[in-house]
Amino acid sequence: MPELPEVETVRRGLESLIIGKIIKTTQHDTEKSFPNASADIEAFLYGATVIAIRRRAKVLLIELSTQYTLMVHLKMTGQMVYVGSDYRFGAGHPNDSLVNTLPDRSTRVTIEFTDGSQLFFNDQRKFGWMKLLPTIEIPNVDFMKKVGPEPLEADFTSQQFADRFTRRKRTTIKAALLDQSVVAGVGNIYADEALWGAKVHPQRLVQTVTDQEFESIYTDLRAVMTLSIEKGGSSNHTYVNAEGKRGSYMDFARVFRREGLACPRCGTTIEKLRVAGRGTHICPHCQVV
DNA sequence: CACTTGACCTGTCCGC
DNA sequence: TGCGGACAGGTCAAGT
Repeated sequence: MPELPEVETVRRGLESLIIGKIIKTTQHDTEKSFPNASADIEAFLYGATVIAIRRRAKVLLIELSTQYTLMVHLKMTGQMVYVGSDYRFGAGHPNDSLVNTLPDRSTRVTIEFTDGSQLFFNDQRKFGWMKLLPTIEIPNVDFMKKVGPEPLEADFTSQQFADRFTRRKRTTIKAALLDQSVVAGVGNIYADEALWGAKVHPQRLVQTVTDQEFESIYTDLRAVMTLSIEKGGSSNHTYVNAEGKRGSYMDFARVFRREGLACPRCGTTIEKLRVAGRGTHICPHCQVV
């Protein structure tokens, strides 16, 4: 699921919903979803107040008053869904069809606040995880050390963007875009969307991409991600925001999951292929190898 | 090192 | 209707 715009949408939702709340208890079903939860929970999670919600790449950081942080990766099918204290156990979620009852069989972690409201970490495929770490240790996590710059930062330039790709010269531009150490937060949806916008075929080798084309990819990537955040992200399958609501970016997608439909720029039928092991969508007229 | 592939999981959809 | 296989928004460990 969740690429930068979706995680950012969840972040904003949580920011308005749980800042200042105090964690009373948590439950988790599998060790995998909340590894090493053990001892630190009692001391640093229960009784902690939520003081900030941050995001780095596709990672959510729920910062607590105890100098600990809950680090969350939603991977493909993760959800962070909040319900208020008036939520009746087992009732349908008030907002959306993608969330039925809470908790459900995909619920991995339940966080209950002292006011009776609850936050559910759901993850159908169990790829995602939540970890409790000292806040000061977050920058030392392997992923955080290697992850590239945030593409939507105001001071991130087109030139800096292009320079990040020098480490991946001999691979395809799509594989390089998906590499989190190049640029943070890009996933399958926005890689395809940005490459269509820039008229660059995803199988083009990085070393053949021109400065002008890098600038186009940079511009379009920032544009589609910004638009997607405005639209609350993309809901293909399981993604919902912190209120259980879907995002509507898919209504605005130009190529992603639009195979068989007309290219909005030239009318040619959009095709689907595999690049970098991922389903990839292109306009065969606008994007040539 | 750079690069590719398979593994991690569950659910759904498609063709036989 | 049932069943097998491919596939799904991400990342990591192993392999070349």
